Amino acid sequence: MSVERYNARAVEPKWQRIWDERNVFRAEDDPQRPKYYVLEMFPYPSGKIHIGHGRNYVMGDVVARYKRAKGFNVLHPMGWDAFGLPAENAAMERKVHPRAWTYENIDTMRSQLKLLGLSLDWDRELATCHPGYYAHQQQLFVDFFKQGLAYRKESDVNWDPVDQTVLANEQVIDGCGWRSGAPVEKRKLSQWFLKITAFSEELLASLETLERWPDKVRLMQKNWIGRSEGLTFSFDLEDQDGNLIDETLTVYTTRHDTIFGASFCAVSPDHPLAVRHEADVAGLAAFRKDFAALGTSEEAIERTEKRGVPLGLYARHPFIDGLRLPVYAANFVLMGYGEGAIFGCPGHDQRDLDFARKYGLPVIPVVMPAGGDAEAFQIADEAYLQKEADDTVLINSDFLNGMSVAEAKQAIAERFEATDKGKRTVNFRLRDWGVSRQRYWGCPIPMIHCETCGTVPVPADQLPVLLPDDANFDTPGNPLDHHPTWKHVDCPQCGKPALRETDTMDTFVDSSWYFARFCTPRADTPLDAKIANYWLPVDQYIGGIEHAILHLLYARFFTRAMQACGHLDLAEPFDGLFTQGMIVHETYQDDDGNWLFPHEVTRGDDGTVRHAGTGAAVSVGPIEKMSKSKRNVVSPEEIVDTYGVDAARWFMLSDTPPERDSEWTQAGIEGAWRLVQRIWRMVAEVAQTDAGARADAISPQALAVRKAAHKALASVSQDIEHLRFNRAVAHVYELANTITSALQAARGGDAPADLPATLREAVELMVRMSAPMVPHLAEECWQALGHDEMLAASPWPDVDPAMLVEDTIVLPVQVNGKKRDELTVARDAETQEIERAVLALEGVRKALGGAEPRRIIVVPQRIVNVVA
RNA sequence: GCCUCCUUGGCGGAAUUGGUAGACGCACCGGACUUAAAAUCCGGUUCCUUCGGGAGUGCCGGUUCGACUCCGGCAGGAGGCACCA
Repeated sequence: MSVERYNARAVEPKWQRIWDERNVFRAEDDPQRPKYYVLEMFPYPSGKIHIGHGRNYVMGDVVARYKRAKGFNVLHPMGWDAFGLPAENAAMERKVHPRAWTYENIDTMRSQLKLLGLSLDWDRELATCHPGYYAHQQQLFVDFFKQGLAYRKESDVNWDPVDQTVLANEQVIDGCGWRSGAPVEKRKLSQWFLKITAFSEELLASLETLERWPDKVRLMQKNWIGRSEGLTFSFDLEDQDGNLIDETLTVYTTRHDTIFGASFCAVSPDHPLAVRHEADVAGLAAFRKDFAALGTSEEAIERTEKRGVPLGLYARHPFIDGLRLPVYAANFVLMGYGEGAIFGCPGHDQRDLDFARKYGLPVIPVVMPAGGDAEAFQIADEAYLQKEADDTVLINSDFLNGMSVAEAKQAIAERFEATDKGKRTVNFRLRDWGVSRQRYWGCPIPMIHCETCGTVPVPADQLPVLLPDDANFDTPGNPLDHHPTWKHVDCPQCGKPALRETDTMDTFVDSSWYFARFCTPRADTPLDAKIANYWLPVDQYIGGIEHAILHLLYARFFTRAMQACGHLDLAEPFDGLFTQGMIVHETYQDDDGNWLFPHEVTRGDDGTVRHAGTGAAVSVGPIEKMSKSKRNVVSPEEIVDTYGVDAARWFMLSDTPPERDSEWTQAGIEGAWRLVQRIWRMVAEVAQTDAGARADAISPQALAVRKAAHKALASVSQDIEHLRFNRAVAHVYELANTITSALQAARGGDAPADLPATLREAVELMVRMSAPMVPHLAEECWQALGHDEMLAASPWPDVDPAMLVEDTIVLPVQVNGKKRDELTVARDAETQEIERAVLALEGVRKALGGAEPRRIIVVPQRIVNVVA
């Protein structure tokens, strides 16, 4: 029997057209139906996609198609994270307008995505750079401003003195601007902030409720928020001569138990005390200038030696009469955390120890391991950091002596609180979110600065604040600021000439609420609470681990902020989160070091890799994330042309667990293509065979096939529910293998009469359970099997639970933990019966060698272990 | 430096969460079909072995009738955070 090959090139566009025409993937806002919202992190339209970009969309698509079949009203939309710096760079380099560049990319990428056969509701498509989107973002910003969740303050920025622009931390390389190469300066600038810290406690606490998030992501967010419990208290200050002065020094500490080990105090160079005394302390001005030049990059901070300048002030120790602690301005104290001031306890903090050694300050140990000798306990080069209650004891600490660290903290806190000189406080590492960007291609911040009225939001009826088309990208700096007219407006309150805010928003703002906008993408308010409350939260969100902290935290914040403004009633936007791995590929370089595309090389039978055109030797480099720069990319067009998109989808889902990186290989895509052909052949064979009537009295062979089909269906369903696509794929293969063998038997002639009908049933189940993964193939097969309805709009088949249980089972039998035999028994066999039968087994008798068993452990339906 | 995770055949990986280690796929080897090749189908493939067996999930130890799975230590790798007081 010969079967025509499955022709993906013809079949796939056909079904895509049919799905499209019948609007099967359009999501209706129908609060009566149970909903399921599947979302993949929307792409930045950078140009073209490669096949590596497809993985998370395919995963989401499998879930969407499965949930649709399970009867859910599925929302599965797509959009574009379309503002951002690359568009502006393109404008500068190629003289194209950022808008033109962006929309052209969107068009390209949309048609590429459509090749993948995704079950998307394209009617809800949105782009964040479209005024229909960012108008509402501006409205949200104004709402936040009115709620006190958006505010302006001075803050440090990385300033590129050549390009006259603010740089993001990632744009600072070795302390220099990435474009200009000029040393970056730390500068104070008025910037807009969103008050994420208003929700620090909530954002931390409700991480616990996000049970369908990876632990790893929750932990990363927890560390990022960085809650710590400590004590804030004030020192009285005296001058050189011991006179009390009219200033106090407030510090924050988590180690108040070590107060008796304090030997100095330190403030940030930016601390008001240091600023105030800049003029009258020798060397302080120069020290502060050095500090400002340091930049904000991590390496700069890490490499820097701990240094300080004494301010000529002394803090009075709160519990030791007459003890004066010198106060320094020190470069390792951050103004942005706690009070910007600390007391230094060199015995129990490494930075303090380094500092004390450098400046010859006393090092007094006040905590030591429990049971140690207090006299002999010394601190050398390493501070003693242990603070677990059971292992430690306080020494050299007056009324704290003998206490554990926890007890001492308690005692100190109570003393301070009794006299109102200090109180227990909670601090967070999390800072407010600076959203100001001095760029053109972003959402304009809808604010107006008026000399009389101050900062005034743009009234709702004047939104959106549109970007001007005629910006100039040739001069450095912010094009909006340079624009001759754009920023000049009348104050909406007093009508006098005023200035528009020329900052645009961080693009992370755009992506902080798009998932909510998808519920009502054309509404004339940012959200429609009723509909948003129906669709949200997103039931399954899928994206890269690189967004584990910022994007996901900002979106969580935004949802709370939108809730506070009455736009929806929801605190957590993403019920389930999945972080998928990347697609990686070998890299190739020729002798001159030029990167080669995979399609430019061929691999010989001996494994050597050569240039496909010239035959020159090619060196194979490491397997890396697909990227344009290393050219290790495969285009979706070439794969779809050669193998069809179902083969590509199947391959992306096979083998590697979805959260891990997966290597794209020629052999892999060919293997997937073979499976597609194999299913098609099976379907063709079954479709051509007269199945005959379905027999009720089913033969053992047919029963085995039916059981295999239902077991596979049960497994595949569970695997898709849990996003274990690699296992779902394996279970389909397993069933395919069973069917292949049975087909062979059926061809033999002496097969039971009910086998063909059962085989047809099994093949149909196989097709249906594969449909979410290889949807075009499944539709074509389903039609070939004589069905009229579309699988894309058909319910998921039911598992027959009776097919999942076996009447007799095979128990492995161990002797002393080693498998020696097997026992076939009824599923519900009595333990005693099993024990007796086991001892009669030859493998067991041999292994025992005549010895008496001491014990027999029977784990029902699992295993038997005979202990001799 | 701190925190987290990972380590199973030639390769990707599976193992019902303490119960037959290696499902399924790739690659490779053999066979069938073919004049031949491709395609397809069938069989084999953890290692050692004196063919009886023995060893085996990074390494060392522990708990258990039984450990890839739990506990302690070590090694290697990946990721996150990083003067956060």
